[in-house]
Amino acid sequence: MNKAERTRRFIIEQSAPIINKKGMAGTSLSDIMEVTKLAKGGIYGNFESKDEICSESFLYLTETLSQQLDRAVLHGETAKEKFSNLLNAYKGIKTEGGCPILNFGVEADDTHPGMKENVKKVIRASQKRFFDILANGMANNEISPDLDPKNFSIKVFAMIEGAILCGRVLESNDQMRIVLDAIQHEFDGWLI
Amino acid sequence: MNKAERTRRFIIEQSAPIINKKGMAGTSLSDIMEVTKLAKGGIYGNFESKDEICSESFLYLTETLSQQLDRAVLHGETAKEKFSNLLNAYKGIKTEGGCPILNFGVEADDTHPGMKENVKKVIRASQKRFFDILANGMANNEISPDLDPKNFSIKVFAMIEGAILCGRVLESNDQMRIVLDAIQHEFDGWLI
DNA sequence: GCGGGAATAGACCGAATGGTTTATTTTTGT
DNA sequence: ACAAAAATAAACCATTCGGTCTATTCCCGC
Repeated sequence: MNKAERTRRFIIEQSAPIINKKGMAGTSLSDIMEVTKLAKGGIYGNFESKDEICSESFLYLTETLSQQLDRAVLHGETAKEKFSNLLNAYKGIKTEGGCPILNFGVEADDTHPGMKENVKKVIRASQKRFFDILANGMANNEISPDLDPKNFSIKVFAMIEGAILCGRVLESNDQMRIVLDAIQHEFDGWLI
Repeated sequence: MNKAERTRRFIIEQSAPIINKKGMAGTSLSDIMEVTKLAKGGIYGNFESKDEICSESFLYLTETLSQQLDRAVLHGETAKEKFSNLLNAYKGIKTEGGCPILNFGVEADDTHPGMKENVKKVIRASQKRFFDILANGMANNEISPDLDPKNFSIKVFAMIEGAILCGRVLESNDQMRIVLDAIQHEFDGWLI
């Protein structure tokens, strides 16, 4: 990793959390200059626009998160284990500023078509992570064939994102705990 | 309603949808001037800051929505009817720019403590709307006493908000339909 | 219909915005 | 060790930001 690549990465690592917190429109170049301790030239030598920094930040945040979640899944052997591990991983995650899917998705939906496509992919991938565990578990006769894995994945993902929103606004983890417990309970009901 | 009150209301009615779409930071005074066809003086003669316009817009949007939802509930006689009506109302709602709880909540959580308090109240009220139907239904022996109305309300609300997010980003109503059907089905299972 | 107060347009303000350029310093491959 | 290339700081740019102020216009009670 040469200097250029290292600096780019450094800028993203420093900027991503504040963009995630304050939003794309709410984060100014001077915010980024302050957090990186770099002058404007140092930033624009490595990125061609603030938009590019925002896109890269979103990618960085979601990749980091995906790795954590994927690792949790891999630690499980059976579908039951994988699903529980994934749920626990969601509980454990503490990204500064909350879920980037939520933050960037809400800001992008009406105004940033390119970013919206990025978020779209990450939502699909997140739902697929649940779906794959369920479909696999059904193929292995761990899970009842009566479960609709697609609909269940969608429900679970929606509930988690909604719980993240409520948790952030209400400043409490109670709602997330309640929601994750309910999901776990419903999942257990489908086990054979 | 005198001229001043009418103009204030007019400004809010026109501004609220674009603030809901583009966000508070993303909406500029010139956006508001353009949509109201008013000059800067005309706006600042009626509001003392952009922040005040944002707050009033949020209140206006959520009050409008609340009225729709409350009306749907009132049209039902039994808990079953009320709950179904409420769910259908959520399906029918087509606020320009999506759910203001989601939009303002996500933007406010790290940066606008006052607005966060507003959103907090609206979330609590939204969950209470579900809770009251359920608690009442249980008191009337329409719903099984084994249901936990608080947890169920929280789950339902989280699922709906998550589905709104997914629907907006994925540009499809499928996820909302799936989620609402699942909620309805689960609710039916608790009926006596 | 007229007089007075409220409401509005638009010029104006300083600060901050995203972005460019240039001169200087650091890295890098040899 | 050195020259070329890359990376950086900082001055600079036009534009836009939220907000103020004053002169005019509009509306309403009489």
